[in-house]
Amino acid sequence: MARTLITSALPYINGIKHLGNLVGSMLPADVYARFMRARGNEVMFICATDEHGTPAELAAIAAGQDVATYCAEQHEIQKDIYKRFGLSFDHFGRSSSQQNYELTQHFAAMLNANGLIEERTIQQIYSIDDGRYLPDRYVEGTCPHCGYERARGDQCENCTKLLDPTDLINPRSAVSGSTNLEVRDTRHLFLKLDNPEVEAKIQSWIDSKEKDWPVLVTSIAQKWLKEGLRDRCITRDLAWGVPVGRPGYEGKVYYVWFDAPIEYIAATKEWADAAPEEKRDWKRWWFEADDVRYTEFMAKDNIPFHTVSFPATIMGSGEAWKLVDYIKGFNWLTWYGGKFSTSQRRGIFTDQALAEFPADYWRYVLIANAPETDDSSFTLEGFAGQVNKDLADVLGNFVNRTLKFTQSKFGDAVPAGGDYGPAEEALAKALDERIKALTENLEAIQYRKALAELRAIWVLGNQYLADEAPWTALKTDPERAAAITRCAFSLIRLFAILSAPVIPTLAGKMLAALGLPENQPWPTESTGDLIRAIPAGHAFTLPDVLVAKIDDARVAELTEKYGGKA
RNA sequence: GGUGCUGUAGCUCAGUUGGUUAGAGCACCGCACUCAUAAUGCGGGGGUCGGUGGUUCAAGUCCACCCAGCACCA
Repeated sequence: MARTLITSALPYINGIKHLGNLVGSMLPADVYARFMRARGNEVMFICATDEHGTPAELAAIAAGQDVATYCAEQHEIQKDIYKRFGLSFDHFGRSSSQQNYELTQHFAAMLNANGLIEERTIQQIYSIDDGRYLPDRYVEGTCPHCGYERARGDQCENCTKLLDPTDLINPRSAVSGSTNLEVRDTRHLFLKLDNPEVEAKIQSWIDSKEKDWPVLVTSIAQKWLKEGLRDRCITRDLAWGVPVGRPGYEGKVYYVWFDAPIEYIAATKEWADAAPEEKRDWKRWWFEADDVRYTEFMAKDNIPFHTVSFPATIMGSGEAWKLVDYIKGFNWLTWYGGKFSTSQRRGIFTDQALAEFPADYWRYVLIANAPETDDSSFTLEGFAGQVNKDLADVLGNFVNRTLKFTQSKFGDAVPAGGDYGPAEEALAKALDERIKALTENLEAIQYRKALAELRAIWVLGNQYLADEAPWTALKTDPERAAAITRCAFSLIRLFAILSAPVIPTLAGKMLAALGLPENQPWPTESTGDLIRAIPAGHAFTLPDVLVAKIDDARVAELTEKYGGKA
């Protein structure tokens, strides 16, 4: 039994995420985790909230809370939403955990011991009234190039010129508006990436992945390498974070981008510590774990950190920590071709989505249109169309017609009598090919293709019923009608198993109608046996409508509510 | 300004290392069926593959330039 380690990029603590964040890492990671578990692999699926950094501190201030309380609350809110989306994390941790403090400090100590950390003095803007240092983007002022009065310290969004905070005319704090600012010298730690040895290591590692990782991932990594790595400042003048803990660094913490990926490991330790009586071994997933296959899921903005910075940390430790084996990167999901925008009320957030429709509707449509090769457009019309056609008409109605027909003609149990013939043989053969393709696409994490196969498999069920027409056979050959019905029941079970990674709740309902438990193993036996899985006499119940359709009026209402096109 | 990605039927997208009449789903039209959430099945119409110019016996598929959109970087 192979061991599979899966991590999803960590959602930032600051606010509820929208559908684009969900489909960019957590949801596809979940589909993969569920698939791998069904195949009998031992799976460790890890995610967490990314809690450190200035945005969290400022959001806490805006909410009138201290940052620790704010983060604790927001963590619970996000955790609950993901649970309701059916995300099957083995552990959903927090980057502010004690475990992460310890591991982050451990990695920093190892990097330091290996000569990869350097102290430097840099200049930072300090806001006397706010009592804090201000990162570049939190200093505002007038742009020296275009005169725009609300230019940020890192860039003027009016003329797009890049700036230094010291370039701004009449600089002020974006936090309080205070103009009582001064430039101070402050000491910081830098991770030495601009170093031939480190670069060569990363380069050859990326080169070795060139042929099997997605182009999106390797091209971004290669671009960074080509431009030459730069030393990165890994500490900040903030109170909220992992303390640097060396003399002269009181009140300083590690930069959020240094500690966040380490939380993948730390969250696994959190998982172990959560159940001491079970004596869980977190380290076997991460240390000297050559038999583990580790896959990371993330959107494209996270790729540089996972292909360069974090691997440099791992490699630089000189210890046998696990490096990623495969990175699945995603492009952006767009809202009618544009950006999701909170301020302009365009797009749907994860909590709103769940208030409107069951999680599986979103899971299906999002995965079927996952932005794998390019940015992908989400529209309410497309969403409703796919739910209605694929989930309601093709899958839901197949289950419904089979169960209703059987109940009205044969009663509450699967009928006996009759035999399978050429039609079932042909069906089994067609299923064989489709299941093989589906399995291969899921293994390769090619979701658009996988879902096209899944849908084609559902269609085979309807084709079979239309061709064999048990309602007609019933009049002349009731035994044959019984055999066709039995086969259809086995198809319901099979469809549920094959669909479960994507739509676990619907799959569970289908299995429940047949009195079967959830979490059935992925099929390995021949399809000939699969279509005989439900024997005569097997009891069943008729569930409510599996998938309710979304009518045009509802689409119009949602368009109004969430800001569709125009 | 630099770099990268993208531009294929009304819509959303597939198109292996260049090779028979360019594919799928939706939408549309027609037919069949009636077990079913008017659901399903079958068939059909529809594209000079962003533009121009090259390489080649042969290009959506390689090269150059141009146009458009998006992203990242300086």
